[in-house]
Amino acid sequence: MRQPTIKDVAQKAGVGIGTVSRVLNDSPQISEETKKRVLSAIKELNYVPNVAGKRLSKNKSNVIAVLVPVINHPFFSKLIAELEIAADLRGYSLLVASSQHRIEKENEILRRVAQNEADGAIFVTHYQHNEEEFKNLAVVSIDRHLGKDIPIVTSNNYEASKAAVEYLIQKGCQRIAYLGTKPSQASEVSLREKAYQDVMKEHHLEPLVINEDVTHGEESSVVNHLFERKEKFDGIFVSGCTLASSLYDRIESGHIKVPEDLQIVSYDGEFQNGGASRITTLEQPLKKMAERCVELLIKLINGEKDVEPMNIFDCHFIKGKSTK
Amino acid sequence: MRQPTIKDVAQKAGVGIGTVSRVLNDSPQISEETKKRVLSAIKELNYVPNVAGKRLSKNKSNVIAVLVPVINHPFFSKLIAELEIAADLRGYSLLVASSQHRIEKENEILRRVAQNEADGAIFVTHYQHNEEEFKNLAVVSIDRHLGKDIPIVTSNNYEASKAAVEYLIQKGCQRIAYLGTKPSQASEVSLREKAYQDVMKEHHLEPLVINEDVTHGEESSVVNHLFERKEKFDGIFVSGCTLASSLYDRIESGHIKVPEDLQIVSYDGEFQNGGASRITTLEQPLKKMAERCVELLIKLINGEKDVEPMNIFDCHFIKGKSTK
DNA sequence: CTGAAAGCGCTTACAG
DNA sequence: CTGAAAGCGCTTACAG
Repeated sequence: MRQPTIKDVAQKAGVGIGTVSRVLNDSPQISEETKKRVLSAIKELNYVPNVAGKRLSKNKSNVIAVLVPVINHPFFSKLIAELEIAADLRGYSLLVASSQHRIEKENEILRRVAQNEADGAIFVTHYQHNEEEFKNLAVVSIDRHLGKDIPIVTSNNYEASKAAVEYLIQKGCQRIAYLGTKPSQASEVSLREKAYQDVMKEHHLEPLVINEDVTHGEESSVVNHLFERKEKFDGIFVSGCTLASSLYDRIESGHIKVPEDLQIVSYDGEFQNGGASRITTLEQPLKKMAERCVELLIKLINGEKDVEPMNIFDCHFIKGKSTK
Repeated sequence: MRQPTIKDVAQKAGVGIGTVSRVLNDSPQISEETKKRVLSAIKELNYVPNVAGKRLSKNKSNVIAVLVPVINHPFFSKLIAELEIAADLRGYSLLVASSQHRIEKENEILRRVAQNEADGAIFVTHYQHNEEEFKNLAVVSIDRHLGKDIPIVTSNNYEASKAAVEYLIQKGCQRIAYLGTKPSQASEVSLREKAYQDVMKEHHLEPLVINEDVTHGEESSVVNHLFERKEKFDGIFVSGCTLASSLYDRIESGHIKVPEDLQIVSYDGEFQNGGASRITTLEQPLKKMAERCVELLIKLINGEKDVEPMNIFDCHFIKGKSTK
């Protein structure tokens, strides 16, 4: 037995399908009397409206696509979680896709948006895209500059990083390393190293930078490269939570004492166990950032004009056990 | 300027819309000649087919909905990641929703599936649902018994747990505690405690069980309850990765030595940093499980009959540093 | 307040 | 091999 449609309801209630539609959508001009009849027909038939019809006629899916490099990553999964909550509050569902570091997959997601599978997309990408590809599409980007008309949501990478490195200096560090996974030039994330360099120069300290382009999941190799250098350091500014955990695990199994011999501050700390128990952290306000993403995207979808192109959120400094 | 539709393409190519549709779908009976004309019209107009039309006419969305209690959780996000990959390989997109421990939200997801927003759903739920609600819906469940016609994908909870507890005994533990977040009766996960109880009885050992119903994110309270008991124990069998990390953090900041004074085995270890660096773990083969979920669901969607109702996957035992 | 009808963008027998 | 037409399940002016 096939599912009942709006026609079946109309027939059973003895009204036109337009009337059923109006009841379904809480249209105000409907008499109590007919409304009641329609509702009871709906209940009797166990009718649920089919979204496919609605989407086609309204040319709107109420779906937001989210693209991340990988889903199984503390930062991205937290981001997705917050996006889902924010989207849900505004009546949108979340389509989640991972590029797995393949640009073709990213382009496929774009095509899906163009095909109206989603009304818009939130992008976390490491790749350079042709600006043309975003033509007429509603897209919000996290951290990365994708094109003139694509708003960015990010954190105060430069200021927060600067404060972090200065904090390490203030706590007595003389030899501070920078440990990062190299973002593209066009990413706001690259300001983290810039801030580090600037502070080091200002204090006449020699920089020691390990900033490599690695795939998510391979962070430990970056950590290894730092230690293979055999250089001395008493402080590390780390960019990214997985890199930080990886670093911490490495240290834990060694003979280095934290924070006595080595102090660490990390951009994005540990997301597990409710916060930065171990590592001193610059925490991005992900909930607010996610809400802003959704808010901006919906504005774009609705064709609004006053969409703020640059949205910078301040990190919270959270003292952990990795600094004195 | 509105997006071009199949009509525009047909007109430009001088053919009927049916022909365009056939070209789009690689229908075999199309002459090379017209195919070429249509393709060039498509390119010229920069046409992308609108999925809404296709979905309505085919009554199929090629979307799989995934429901988890929370997204931002190592186990669930890893699961989602694997589901997305498996679904993508088979031409399905993933709609992700979190119940946030609210049964109303779970029911809303069900309604969405009923509305054909998705062709089917993969459920990870802690709640009891009315079997009626799943009537005619394609649903696959992880761990939990949701109804007679709903296949389950799970791991060998009983056997793996039994082996883990016996392992602790073999390694010299005398006083072994069970630490868990209480699942419902209908979940396969409850077999973990059962296995523990059985082994303890067999070895004439006194059980010590802390198995509480907590929200994800609140696992540390369960850990606290164990320590508040002030009882002695030299071994713990933990059920669940967040509980394990929470336990481990607690221990790390104390004076207990692992594995010298206390040995730990955990069902689901750490998902970060590529595996169980710290804790000895029973690891569920999530990739295979996710693939099976998708495979079963697609069978259900296609109305196939030979759908295996119970799918049990063996855990891998991974020795970490938390046992001797 | 309500019904009949056109339309959203596709697919797919049907006929040729 | 291909076109005209009906149909998928909704929404929404339009007319009354």
